[in-house]
Amino acid sequence: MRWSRSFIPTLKESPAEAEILSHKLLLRAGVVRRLTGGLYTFLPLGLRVLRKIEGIIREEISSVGGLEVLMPALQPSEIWHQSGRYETASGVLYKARDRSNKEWVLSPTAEEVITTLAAGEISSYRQMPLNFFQVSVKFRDEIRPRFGLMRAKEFIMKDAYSFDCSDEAATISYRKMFAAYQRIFNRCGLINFPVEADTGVIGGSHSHEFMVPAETGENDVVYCDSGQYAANIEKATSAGPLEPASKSETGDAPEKFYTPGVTSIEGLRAAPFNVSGSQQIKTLIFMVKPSVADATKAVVVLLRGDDQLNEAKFAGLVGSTVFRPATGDEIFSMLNAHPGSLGAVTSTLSTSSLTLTVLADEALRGARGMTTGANEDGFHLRHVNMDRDVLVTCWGDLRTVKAGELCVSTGKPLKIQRAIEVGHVFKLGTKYSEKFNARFLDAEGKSQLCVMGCYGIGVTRTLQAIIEQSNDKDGIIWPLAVAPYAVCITPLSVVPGSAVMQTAERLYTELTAAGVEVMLDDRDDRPGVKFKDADLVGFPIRLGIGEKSLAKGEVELKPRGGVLQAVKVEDAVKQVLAVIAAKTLSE
RNA sequence: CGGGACGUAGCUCAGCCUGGUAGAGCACUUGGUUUGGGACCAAGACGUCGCAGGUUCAAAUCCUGUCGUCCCGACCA
Repeated sequence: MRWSRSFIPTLKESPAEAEILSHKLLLRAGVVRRLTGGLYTFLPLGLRVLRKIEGIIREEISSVGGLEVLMPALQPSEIWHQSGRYETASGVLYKARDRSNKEWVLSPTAEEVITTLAAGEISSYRQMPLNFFQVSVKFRDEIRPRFGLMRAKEFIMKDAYSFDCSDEAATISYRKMFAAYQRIFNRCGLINFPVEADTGVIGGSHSHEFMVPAETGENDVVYCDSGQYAANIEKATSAGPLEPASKSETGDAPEKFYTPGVTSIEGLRAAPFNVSGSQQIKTLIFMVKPSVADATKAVVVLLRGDDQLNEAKFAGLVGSTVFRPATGDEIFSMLNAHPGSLGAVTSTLSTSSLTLTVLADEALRGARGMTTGANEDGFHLRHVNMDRDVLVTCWGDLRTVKAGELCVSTGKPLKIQRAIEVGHVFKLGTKYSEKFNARFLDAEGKSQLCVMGCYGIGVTRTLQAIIEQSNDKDGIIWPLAVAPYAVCITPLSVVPGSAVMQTAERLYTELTAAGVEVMLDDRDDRPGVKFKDADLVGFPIRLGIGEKSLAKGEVELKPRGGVLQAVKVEDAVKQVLAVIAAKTLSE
């Protein structure tokens, strides 16, 4: 490709719409342009990179038996009602009506469609294992699209679905996909690692997310340096708080004391009270809708004062993602006190509030000598013993792990790292097979449910994650495997027929013939402009051709981010191929 | 959905407080000089100042509403 014939609108300055580096580089390097918030046009360079990533995905998923299909993005809302996700996923669903007022859904993912297909087509255990995948546009009504392609309303996703005749077989499918994912992200040149992920209300047995460490990521990952443990913070557990629960036993009954205006953990920690966070019980009230049919009910959550609620764990424990903090009015009508003065000590509860569901975090188990709200504004209680004074409906892990806490398996301190989620593998079980009656006859002639897995990769997000991880002050540094072109030939003068241009043309022809993708910068611009653009766009290799070096029979070979090296003209193709071979190995 | 900021040329922004003929840099067009890391000179083209009301002799500027964008939070199979 000749630069003058392509369309690469580079920018010197970053548009104001971009906040993070990778987003700025996407725009400055002419990879994408925004149509509106969360919607982007891929320009020629961007599309080439996208196709490279898709190609890697296709190869690796196919190599573990994946069969590519293409499903409709426009889906009848009935199947979403059938799966129950019309309700549970309604927040992210784009819905539309046609001329006869029938409702449609723009697909954020395709479990409903693929399971409908499987229910109709799979009838025997002999047909499995089966693994279907597609690479297609997905839609999500994001509350707040941001960071360019990272969180968009419309994006490209590879989604795959496996069907097996037993749980054991499904685990094998899962492991194959897990391994394929590792190869995919490694080939994309990404530093990445799998972490245990929250299975949420689906409650599947296995789920891993593939994470790319980056400060601009939207996930927190908890990990142990030993490499033996890594989990999304929504799922992560530890050996517990570093400071153990207070067990100081005075034998005293709970005692009310005056705390005017104190409505926070901090307030009690300060003088004159001096109650440490670990000696306090934090009381939160949530309004939970357990399922579509059920009424909303209040749930009390108890945590240690120095802990934060982990909402994903809470959702798992109550079995619903439909919940919200109770309002001040709702709380007052239940407990006769306002947030900041709440507690679950039985003696402070009215008859009606005694029936409230109380969930308590394990870190509070056996805690004594605690302080909590008295359900009376301006008062707290001290000498509270959990086992004696609080009626707990259910104990569970509800706290968010903090950096420095000890790893359950190794005993070493855990660390926390921000990361971008680029892939997710999920053992689904029979959730969808049940809803869509996807059954088969086993070897004994018995009807069984297909055991499913689902597997996603955010292709467009992966593209941006690569930029986020691979750049310098001059621009993008594309890993060879995904680069729009491997080589950029930069003749310093473009006078037709000149030795410089003739050499450039010859090398272009020879490299292309050797199977190398080449961009020839034939623009009549000053060298500085062309160097800056080549660096910004991020071609892995630049071949500079100028009069001075050509007089010595040389051209300049410069790997992006590497050292410039003079090579003989006649060796140039061979040298470029050698650099490509070396890069292919090291990436 | 709550809080905050911002909408002026393709891009980055000034002008607004204190109302009075629409600005700069970059990019673009033409000519010339340049030519090894985002050149220089000259000439030129490019705007319903987000939109709609209102106040006023007069609104980019003041007021109200509205739409959009960005940030923080909430939310997020």
